[in-house]
Amino acid sequence: MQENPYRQVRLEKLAKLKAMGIEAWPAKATRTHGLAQVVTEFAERTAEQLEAEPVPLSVMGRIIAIREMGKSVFMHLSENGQKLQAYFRKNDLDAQDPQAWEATKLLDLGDFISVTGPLMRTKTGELSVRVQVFQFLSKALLPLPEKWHGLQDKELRYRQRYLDLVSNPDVFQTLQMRSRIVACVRRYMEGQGFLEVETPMLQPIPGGATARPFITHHNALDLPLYMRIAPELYLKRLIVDGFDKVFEINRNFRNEGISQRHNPEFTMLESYAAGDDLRDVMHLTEHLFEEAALLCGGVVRPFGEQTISYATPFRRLTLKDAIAEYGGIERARLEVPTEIVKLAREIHAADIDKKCPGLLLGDLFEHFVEKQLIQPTFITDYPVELSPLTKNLPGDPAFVDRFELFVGGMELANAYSELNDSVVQLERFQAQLAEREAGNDEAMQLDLDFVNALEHGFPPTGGLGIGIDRLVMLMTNSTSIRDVILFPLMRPLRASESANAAVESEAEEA
RNA sequence: GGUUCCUUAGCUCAGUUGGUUAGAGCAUCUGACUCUUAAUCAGAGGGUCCUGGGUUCGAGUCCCAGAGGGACCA
Repeated sequence: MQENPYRQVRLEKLAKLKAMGIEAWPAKATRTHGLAQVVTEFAERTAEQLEAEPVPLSVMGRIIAIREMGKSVFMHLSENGQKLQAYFRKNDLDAQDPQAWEATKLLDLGDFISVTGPLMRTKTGELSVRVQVFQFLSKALLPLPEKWHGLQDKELRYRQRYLDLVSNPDVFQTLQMRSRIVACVRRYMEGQGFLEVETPMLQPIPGGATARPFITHHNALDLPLYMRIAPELYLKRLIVDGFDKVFEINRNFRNEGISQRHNPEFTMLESYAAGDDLRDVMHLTEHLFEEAALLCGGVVRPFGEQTISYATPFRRLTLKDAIAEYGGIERARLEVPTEIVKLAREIHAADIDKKCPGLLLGDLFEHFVEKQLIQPTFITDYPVELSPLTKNLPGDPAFVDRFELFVGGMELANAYSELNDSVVQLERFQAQLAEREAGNDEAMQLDLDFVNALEHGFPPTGGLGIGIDRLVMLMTNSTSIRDVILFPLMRPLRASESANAAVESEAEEA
């Protein structure tokens, strides 16, 4: 590490602490209360009440502000996004320990300490701990980012999230809210009678979605394995097994580009309910969104420049109707394959000659509609070519009983009346296989064991997938997925690569 | 993948048409101050101007290449 003057100064302070016999990194903190607990529990207590009925306590926190006033010092301690003031007075400290006042000079921004003493209110009314004794918990050797502007550089914020979270309270709030939303979703699903399960992330055949997987390898079995792109085929096997309602909230991995809406690993909720069809899943989905919005403060939420209402029911629109409406296209043209090709040429869709009309409808939808669906909208009636795992619409072999939910111009959810006819499923897989051979490496692979499972009987089932990261983006008004992921993927810096290489070569020598 | 913008002190940012020794605030250090709130006051130190080439008497600034990142588009 490069020698940094801040670090030098703090190492010298550390040496002084040692000389005074003070442990800079003790094993356990003295504390009776959490900092946030103190802030809320004693919020109403007046200065007089605190004087008449003293509340002695110990709290720990990181020092985020120091204001020195000669023989007294004010500091703000922070924990869990909350802050509390500590008031150090030379006389108070001297009464307990003659060297304590000297030790306060060795405190720096960023240090963790615990303070012990009675609660008080300052003359401006701020709740504070009047410190009698304090304990070093961790001496910070490096300085915190700027106290007023925080850490602004997006690259540094994502690379060094610990600094981002320390110096930007809104980031802390957002990421804390993410955890609350996930907990809320979990509660909601359990309340609807779903059982949470965990299915393999390492899969010999990556299935359940059209996407490129990450490839890995199991040494002992000498077996190529894939990080899952979806849990779908395993969760459906559970329905065959006799579970009636299951869900999973966990990571999927897709080997694709990174954007404001895409991270290579992302969190999905998937659920399957035996006996249900797409109408039931819509109902489940819109109420889940409403529930999450209520948790975050109300059914009407801001998102960027927009205001989005999650009041149920959400709008329902077929794929073709949506293209006609938002593209200003005569509805009848979408029933004629040659007209669809003509429209696809107008928007310069890729590989038109290789695509069937169903796939081109998908292109038209992306071009004309997707970005404009700001208010929650269920798009239904998808072409079968886009949906190999979905049941056909009654009497229509070309379209399937599927919806995708769009909010804020993004795809948020995807749901099917699941295909439970094993014969048709095998045909669909074979069609995908042909696509693969034609060079589409995102087309699905054949999972014969899955087909075999279906052949043992698979009841009608409503299946759902919700992108949790995007849900959190909407609920916390974050326009980049990276703002709702604690540690988004970043390309490693060259310097750190060579540092790692050095460490590895040392390890090899040893 | 395409277009475009950004990278200057630990952090947040200035930096004129290419011109002497690259500035400010916060932070740090020294001193003053026993109820402060971005505390205040006085002083000091701190730079691989992202990297590598080039143009020029002279480059943080102009040109080329590269790295990382942001935004928009696909």
